Amino acid sequence: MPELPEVESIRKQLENYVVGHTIEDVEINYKKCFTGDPEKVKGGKIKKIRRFGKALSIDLDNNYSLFIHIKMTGQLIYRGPNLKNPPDISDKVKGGLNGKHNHVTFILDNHSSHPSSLKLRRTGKAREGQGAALYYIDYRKFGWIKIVTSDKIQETSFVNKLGPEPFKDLTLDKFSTVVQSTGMAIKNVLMDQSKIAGVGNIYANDALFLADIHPEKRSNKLNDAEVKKLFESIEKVLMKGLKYGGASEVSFVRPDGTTGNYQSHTLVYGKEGEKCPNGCGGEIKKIKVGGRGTYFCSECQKK
DNA sequence: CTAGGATCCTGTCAGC
DNA sequence: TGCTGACAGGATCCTA
Repeated sequence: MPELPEVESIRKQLENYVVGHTIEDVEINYKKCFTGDPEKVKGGKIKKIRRFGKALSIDLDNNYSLFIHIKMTGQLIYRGPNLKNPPDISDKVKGGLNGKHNHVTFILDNHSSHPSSLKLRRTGKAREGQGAALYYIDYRKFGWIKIVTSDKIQETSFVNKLGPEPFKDLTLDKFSTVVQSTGMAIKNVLMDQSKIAGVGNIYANDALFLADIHPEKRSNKLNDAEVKKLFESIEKVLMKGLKYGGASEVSFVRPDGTTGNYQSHTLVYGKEGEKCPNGCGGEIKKIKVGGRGTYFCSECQKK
């Protein structure tokens, strides 16, 4: 599901495609996912894209931001003149760009004055020379978009509660403190956004496998060597995720419509019944930890 | 403090 | 073939 690497790859593409555009109009088809007055972002020019854990903010030049969490099936897709030959996304975007799962469309400024361009955008055919738009699509409707004041994002309840984030402020020392502070199952600690930001199910499974730690091992029972190894493993799997542009597990696509590739490189995630990649001869098992599907090698990962 | 369940939602898939 | 029910899952909230 979209975790740090997936959301970061979306962030990078948005930097590339939508920064510099002005939001001309906002079409909301599903009100429940949208909080705030859309009038406040109309006329705003996009200047920066930030990421907070698994959430994104699209910052405008009028001190308003679109604060977005795509949860597991949300998609942000760009169509416009600076994207040549977008790939076919019909199998990834259920119902198409303007189908029943399109909840919000941000009409961007390119060539917008041309009368034909509005029609083209409405039919999902915005492309080179015919207008630009950013589509928000989410067939499970868990994701959300909120309009917030740019300099108050830190104070939102979401960002407020986020723990330190790998590659940012999560040092080995901080990680060690977090891990030692609770007796929860270690996998649940990794996935708890208030303890560590950005890690979700796929990378938690793979990091624990790489560190040879059982997902249900009590967090505060890890020794120093295990803590260090796990810390390094988290960075390794996240790096790998970033390198492959994320994992297109269910419906993850990047704004240009391309998919990530980490799903072909997972270590244990989604591999129930397969042989352990360590070559130990064991088989990958699937259990539930904290209500979430959990994959591990019972030979390599002991409690 | 921790565990577990319910909630939100819909496509997918197993079972009959 | 067609229906029904279970399931998945990020974050949050509630109860035990």
